[in-house]
Amino acid sequence: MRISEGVEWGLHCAVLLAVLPPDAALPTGRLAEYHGVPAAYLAKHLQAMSRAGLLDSVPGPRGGYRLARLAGEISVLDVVEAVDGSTPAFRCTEIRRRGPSAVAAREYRVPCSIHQVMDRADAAWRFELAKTSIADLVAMVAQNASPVALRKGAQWFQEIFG
Amino acid sequence: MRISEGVEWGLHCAVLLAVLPPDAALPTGRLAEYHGVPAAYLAKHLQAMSRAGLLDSVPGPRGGYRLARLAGEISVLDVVEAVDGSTPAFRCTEIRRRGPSAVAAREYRVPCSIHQVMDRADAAWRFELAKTSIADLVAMVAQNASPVALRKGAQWFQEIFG
DNA sequence: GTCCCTATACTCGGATAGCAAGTGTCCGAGTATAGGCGG
DNA sequence: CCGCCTATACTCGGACACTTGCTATCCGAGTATAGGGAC
Repeated sequence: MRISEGVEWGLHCAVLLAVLPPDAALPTGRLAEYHGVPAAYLAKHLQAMSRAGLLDSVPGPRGGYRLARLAGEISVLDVVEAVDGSTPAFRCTEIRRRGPSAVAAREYRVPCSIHQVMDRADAAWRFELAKTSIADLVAMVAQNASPVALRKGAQWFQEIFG
Repeated sequence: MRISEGVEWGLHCAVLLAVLPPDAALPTGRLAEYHGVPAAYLAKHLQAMSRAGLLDSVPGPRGGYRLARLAGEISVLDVVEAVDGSTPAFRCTEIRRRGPSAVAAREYRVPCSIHQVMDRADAAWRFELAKTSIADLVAMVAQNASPVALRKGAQWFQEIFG
């Protein structure tokens, strides 16, 4: 099992967009430059987040992406599902219905026991991710990150927006 | 994100092996026949479970696999990690250390905030899976499954072990 | 000086190759069994 | 009749192709801007 690398990028971008000046936008190239990742590929994930309604896209010069909602109204789970898809990690293929112990379809009223357990774990995972918002992440970064790094980030913003 | 299909097979096999007569073993071919899956590929996953110490393999005629521990002492998580690997689903590539806001390595004392959140969710997922044992699954199946299917399963056993 | 128009340059968006990992399969090494042989 | 030996057949174990999906990249459609010209 493995989570797409784009999820990490999407979350970092969301955090950066959350501290943007109001009504400002940041294009793909800038976001890629800040995070040191290939712009062409990052674009793919930003488009996915835009399609999911997490980001608003602004075309033309001075355009780019910005958060579509308040940072407190976007959960980590939202980003994960936008980039990585929302299909559950475990998919029951109903193998209990095959082989010598198979019976008529109407006999299978309750879901497969294994399916139930996996779904419960999946729900716990999603619940944890839904608890944290992008605003929470911003607060965590502000508290945990090195002051030097924060100042360098602020300086980078200054150079762009003047 | 996606869990290997072999995990489902491994869990179903573990449940079947849990209701085996003591000191009996079931070969790959029989397990594949019962679940209606290709034997050659199932073998791969059974080997992984054997390597992980969950199954004991018995070579030669009348050989096969059997549980290496009591069914109550094997968790669903054990099987998942044996088949699918135990590396966390999310892997932080430390992109915060790249780009214009990068600072000296010693400045990064605490883990990346995003990494923390993802790890917390991963732990919740693993915790849920660790709570349930193969014995629990057996109990769930015994209670939920159709009586007809259970009888057909018992009959299948009868034909093999006489 | 002000307004309008046009050309420009920059943005997103989707369609297109490359690669790693999961999926599926095969054959060889090793062993308990069953049958035959000798005592 | 009993014990031993040998050949057999069945098992696991790891090495070898194939397919799906993630990774990476490019070029085209659309738009706000900036500059120039007319009034």
